[in-house]
Amino acid sequence: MARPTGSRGARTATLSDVAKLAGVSVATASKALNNRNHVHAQTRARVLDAAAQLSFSPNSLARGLLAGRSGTVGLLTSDLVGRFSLPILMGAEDAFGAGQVSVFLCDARGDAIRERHHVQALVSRRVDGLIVVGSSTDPRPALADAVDVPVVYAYAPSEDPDDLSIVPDNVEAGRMAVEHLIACGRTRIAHISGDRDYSAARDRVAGATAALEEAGLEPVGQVSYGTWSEGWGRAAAGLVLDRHPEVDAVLCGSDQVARGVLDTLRERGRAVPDDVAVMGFDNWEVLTVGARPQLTSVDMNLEELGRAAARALFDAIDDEHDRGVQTMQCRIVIRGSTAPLN
Amino acid sequence: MARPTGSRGARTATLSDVAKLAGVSVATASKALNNRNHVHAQTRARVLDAAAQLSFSPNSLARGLLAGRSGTVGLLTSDLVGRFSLPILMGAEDAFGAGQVSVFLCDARGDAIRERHHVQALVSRRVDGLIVVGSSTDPRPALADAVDVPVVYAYAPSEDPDDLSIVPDNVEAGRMAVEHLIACGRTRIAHISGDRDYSAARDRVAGATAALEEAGLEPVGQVSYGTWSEGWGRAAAGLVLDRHPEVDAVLCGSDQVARGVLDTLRERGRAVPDDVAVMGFDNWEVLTVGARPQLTSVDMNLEELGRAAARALFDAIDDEHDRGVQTMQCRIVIRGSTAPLN
DNA sequence: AGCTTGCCCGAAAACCTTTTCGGTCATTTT
DNA sequence: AAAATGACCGAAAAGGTTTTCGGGCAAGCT
Repeated sequence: MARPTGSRGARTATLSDVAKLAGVSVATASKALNNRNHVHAQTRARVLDAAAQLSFSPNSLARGLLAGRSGTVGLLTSDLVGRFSLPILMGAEDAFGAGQVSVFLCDARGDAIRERHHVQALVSRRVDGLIVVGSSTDPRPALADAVDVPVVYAYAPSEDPDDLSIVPDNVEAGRMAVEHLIACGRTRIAHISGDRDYSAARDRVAGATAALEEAGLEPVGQVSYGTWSEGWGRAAAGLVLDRHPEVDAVLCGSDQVARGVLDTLRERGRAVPDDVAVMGFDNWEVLTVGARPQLTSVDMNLEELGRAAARALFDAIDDEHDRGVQTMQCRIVIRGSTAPLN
Repeated sequence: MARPTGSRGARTATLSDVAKLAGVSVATASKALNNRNHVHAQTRARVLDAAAQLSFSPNSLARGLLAGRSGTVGLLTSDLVGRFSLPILMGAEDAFGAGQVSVFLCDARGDAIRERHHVQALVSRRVDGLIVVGSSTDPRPALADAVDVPVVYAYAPSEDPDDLSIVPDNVEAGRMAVEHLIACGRTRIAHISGDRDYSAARDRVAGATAALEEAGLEPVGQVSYGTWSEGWGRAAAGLVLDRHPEVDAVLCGSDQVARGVLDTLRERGRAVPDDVAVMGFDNWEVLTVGARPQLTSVDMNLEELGRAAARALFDAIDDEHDRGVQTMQCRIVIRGSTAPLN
C-alpha cells in the first residue's frame, strides 16, 4: 500500500513541526508558505525547505474552520447513470480550477429522504455551495429553506422562481434542429419524440413546430410521443412510413429513438441520408458514433452548463446572486445521417 | 434562493449558541446532542429543542480536526464517461452508509499532473482513504508514496503487488459466458473480442478458450481482435459468416461489438437467437435493452465491486489491511439474444 | 549620540467541537 | 446530624491554521 513503512504511527507533519525544523515560529512559517510579505527571502527559503523535507500538507480542515469557508461544494444528483451529472461535474471542476475547490458528489437516487440526508451531511461539512442536478428537465422542488448556502440548480430548474436555475434551451434546440434539416433541403419532416410527460420532449416539439411554421412547411403527420427507447423509435418509424411515405427527414426525441428509426428505415430499404435524413438528441456518443450512418445529434453542452453553474455558484458565494431560470445554447453535431440533398 | 432572507450576515448557529439558548454549558450541550450519558433527560430535551430552533448543524470541520479523521474519502478516477466509476461510487456510498462518509469525486482525465494535483488536494483535506478507479483493467502506476492514507485500487489493479486491488474476474467471466452458450446447446462458437491491447480482452479470451477446451469443443475460427466498437462488430461478423457459415453462437468482447454483430446477422438473414446466439459484455443497459432481440451480457457487478472496495477501505482505515489483487465474480444477465436450441 | 523609520519575527487569539476531570448539590446511610 | 454516595453539570484543553498586533533590531537622519 502507498503508506510508507512504519508511518502508521507517525502522525502527519504539522505547521509547528515545519516551524521547529526551520527554526522559526508558526506564524512566520505560515506567512512564508502562503507568500505573505514581511518575511525575509532567506527565512522563507528555510521554511519551504523544511516543509518539503517533511512533505508538509496544510490541514484544510483547520484552515476551513478558521476561514469560515471550506473550499468544497456539493453536487447533488438524482441521475443514476451520470449521463447528465458527470459532464456537469467536469465543467464545475474546470471552472473552480483544479485543486482549489473539491466536489462532493452525492446521488440521492430519486429518494427525497436520501436527498435530505445528503443535504444535511453537506451542510454539516460546511460546503460553500451546492449544485443540484435533476434527472430530467422538469422543475423539481427546491431544497429546504434551512440550507443557508447558495444553491444553483442545473439541468432541472427549481420550482421556486427565486432560485437560480441553469437549463438547456430545449425550445431553441428544437428550432435549430429543424432549421438544420431545412438547410439540408428537407421539406417533409416528421417528428418522433419521446415521453410526453417530459418537458424536454414538449419544449423541443414546440421549438421544432415553430421553426416549421416560420419556414412555411407543413409538419408530416402528428408529432408521435412515446418513450425514450429504441423500440419506440422502430415502431413509430414504421407508422410514419406507412402513413407518410413521402417523408424525407425524421427528427427524433433522443438518440435512442433515432437508433430505432435508423433500424426501421434500413429494413424498409430507405437510404439514410439520401432518402431520409435522421437527427437525434443528446449526442450520446456511444449511440451516435456507433450508428450507421453516424448520427447527427443535438448536444446540450452539458459541460459548458456545468461550468456556467460553477461560475454562478462562485458569484453567489461572495457577492449577491442572480435569480430565475437561465438557458444555455445547444449545438448541433453534424454527422453522416443528415446531408444536403443533391 | 434557498438562503432565507436576511440570513446573509447571520452566521450559522454554533454549539455555544445552542448552549446559551438552552441555558447550559457547551459541554453539556455537546453531550446531550451526542447521546452521551450523565445528562438529565430534561436538560437533554431543552438542548435538543434549542438545537432544532436554531437549526443547528454541527461543524464537521471542527469535529474532524479534533478527531483526526474527516469522515470523507476520495474517489479518484480517469474514467471519462463514468461508465465504471459511477456504479463504484454508488456501491461505496452504500457501504459507508448514507451521510456517515462523504465522497470527493475527482476526475484526472488520464492526466498524471492533474492526478497529482487532485491527490494533493485530497490529502490536504485529510480524507480518511482513497479509492482509485482505473479506466481499463490494465494495471496502473501506484500513487506516490507520500500518500499516507489507505488506498484501494478498483477495476484497474495497481502495479505494486503490495497494494490492495479489487478487479472483476474477467477470466472467469469468459469461462462463464462460454458455459452459458454451451448450456444453450451451442457448439460452434465464434469469439469476436475487442482491443487486444486491453488485458480485459485477453483475459476474457483466455477464460473462454479454456472453457471451450474443457468442453471438448473446437473454437470456430481464430479469436478476432479489433476495437470496442459497433463498426468492428459489424465487420468482424461479416468475416466470420463468410468463413464459417456453420457458426451458431458469437461471444463478443463488449456490448458495442455485440450490437454490430446483431446488425450484420440481421442483414445476412440469420435469426437471433434461433440460428445464432449472441452474447455481449459489460451489460450497458442502453445498449443491451435497446437491442433487438435484447442482448444477453456479462455484468461485472461494479456496484458490488464498489461496495467491496469501500469495505476494504474501511478495514484499512482502522485495522491493518489486505494486500494483493482480489477478484470479484461477474454474473450473466440473460436476455433474448441467447436461448436454448429446440 | 539620540531619535525615528522600517523591516522581520513571535506571541496569542480565534475558529468550533469533544472529552476529561473536577466540582456542586441532593439524597441516602450510619 | 454528619458523612458518603451518586447524579449531573461546567471549566478547560486540545486539534492546526491564519491573522493581528506588538516588540526587537538595524539602518538612516539630525
